[in-house]
Amino acid sequence: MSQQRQGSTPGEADGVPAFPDLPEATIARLPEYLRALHHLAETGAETVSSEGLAAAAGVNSAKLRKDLSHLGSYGTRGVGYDVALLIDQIEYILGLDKNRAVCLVGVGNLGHALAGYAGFASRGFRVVALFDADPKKVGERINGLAVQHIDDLDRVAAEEGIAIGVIATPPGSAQAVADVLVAAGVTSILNFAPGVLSVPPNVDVRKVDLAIELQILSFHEHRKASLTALPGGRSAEGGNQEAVGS
Amino acid sequence: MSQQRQGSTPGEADGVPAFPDLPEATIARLPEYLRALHHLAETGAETVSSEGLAAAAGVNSAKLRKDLSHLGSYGTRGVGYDVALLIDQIEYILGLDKNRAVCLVGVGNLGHALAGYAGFASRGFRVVALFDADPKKVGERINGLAVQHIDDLDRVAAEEGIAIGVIATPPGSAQAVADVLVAAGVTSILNFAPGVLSVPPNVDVRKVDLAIELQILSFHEHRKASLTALPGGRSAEGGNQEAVGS
DNA sequence: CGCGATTTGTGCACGCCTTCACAAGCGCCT
DNA sequence: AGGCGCTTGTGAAGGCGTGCACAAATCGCG
Repeated sequence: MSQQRQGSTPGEADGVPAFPDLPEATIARLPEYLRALHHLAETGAETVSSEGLAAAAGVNSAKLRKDLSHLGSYGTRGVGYDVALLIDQIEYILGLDKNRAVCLVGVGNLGHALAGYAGFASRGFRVVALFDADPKKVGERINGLAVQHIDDLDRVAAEEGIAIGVIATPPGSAQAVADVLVAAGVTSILNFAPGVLSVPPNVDVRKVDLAIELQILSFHEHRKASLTALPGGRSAEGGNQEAVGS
Repeated sequence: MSQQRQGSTPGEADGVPAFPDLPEATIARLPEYLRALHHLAETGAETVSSEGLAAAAGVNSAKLRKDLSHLGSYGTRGVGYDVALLIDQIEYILGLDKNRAVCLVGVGNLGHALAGYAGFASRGFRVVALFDADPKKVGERINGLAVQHIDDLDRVAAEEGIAIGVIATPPGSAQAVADVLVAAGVTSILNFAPGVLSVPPNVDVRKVDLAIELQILSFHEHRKASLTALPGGRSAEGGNQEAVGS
């Protein structure tokens, strides 16, 4: 099974993708593996063991092997995984070979930062359009990109083939923006505004709430303080270093 | 400061905190409940049913009831939950009644935005110090707060009683910053830099990687595209609207 | 050519989380 | 006072994810 090292992009010949039914937990870890692999590739490594890659990604090696086994065996027993091959494989699975177009709505405090965030471009995403509802912001150039009015979103999204939208507006506007995005054909939304978005079932929403992350940390602070106040205060074995993704 | 536990707030009357051993999954949802409750309180509601609150928070009502049952029964059968009481209870559990001091390291693109993010202050966190390693940035005022050099972190953290740190530096500096934070007594870190941080076991780390969120969405885009290409193209039952905390 | 060292891939068991379904409790109305 | 409808709290079942432990596979070396 491992012999079929098809040099071409690890896809399928014809129209049958036979898309692997990956567990969500695995999907959430693939980007982390990918980052670690890129780092390894830069250092010149050609192969990695599951142990090595697991350490670089901050996970258990058994978990890593099981994750990778889900997307087809691309390792060699006794040797490890081919770094370049695995990168191609994961990037294909994640659909990063498409250089996906992303639009961002809401050029406020956070939106500004996101528009200039280098981490997007370096990992296969192009921010191709910025929108805002405030006429005073329309025309402003950020990182070489002009802010457009949200009324133009529908047209621009069609022109550029945008399928992913990022919402960085105040909470009150988020649902309205989501509706506009959905109407424009966007099927994946990354939402930075607090609150729950209501969208059709075929649209995926991921939410990042910065305050929630702090609140979770606050809980652990509270817990640790309670424990150390107690006589039997163990030094907090609780799971630290947990990634945030699902 | 004042890590002393006080049993006066909603907690039990006697001296034993008996800190509820909440499941991680529950903890991650409490902030969302809290936000929904605040919203309800603003609209004047005095009580909520589990059904209503669950809808507002975007979860299953059974899950919400079980979550709330873990922190002691504060509902009334046949009526629902007292909004104000529940807010107090959750804020106590999360330790938000302490108005926790937070410091932020790395005043770049993202750090700038985080320093000005209103959502922190409005939810019980005070950003009391900003740090950067770049001397050119030291002294710059953001939102009325002056950027200090990271060499002063140790002293300032002690003075202000900072237990939570936010890392918004480039990836290459993240580990070094984490070491400084830990040495200064910080026990909770929110890390926005890609990569794995290595910290002592008593320090909690949560990671937010914006690019990873997009990559996960990209996967679902890829999957949806593959499915629609298939004859039996189901209309994506996949879990949408999933919060990122988990 | 065979053997040992090494590493992957996976069967299995365990624990956590989710979800259903329902008994217990509460208030209101008659 | 009693009954009725509504809502919470929870026992139980099922599913998912994790981690262990080991068989299978591969390479290098004598």
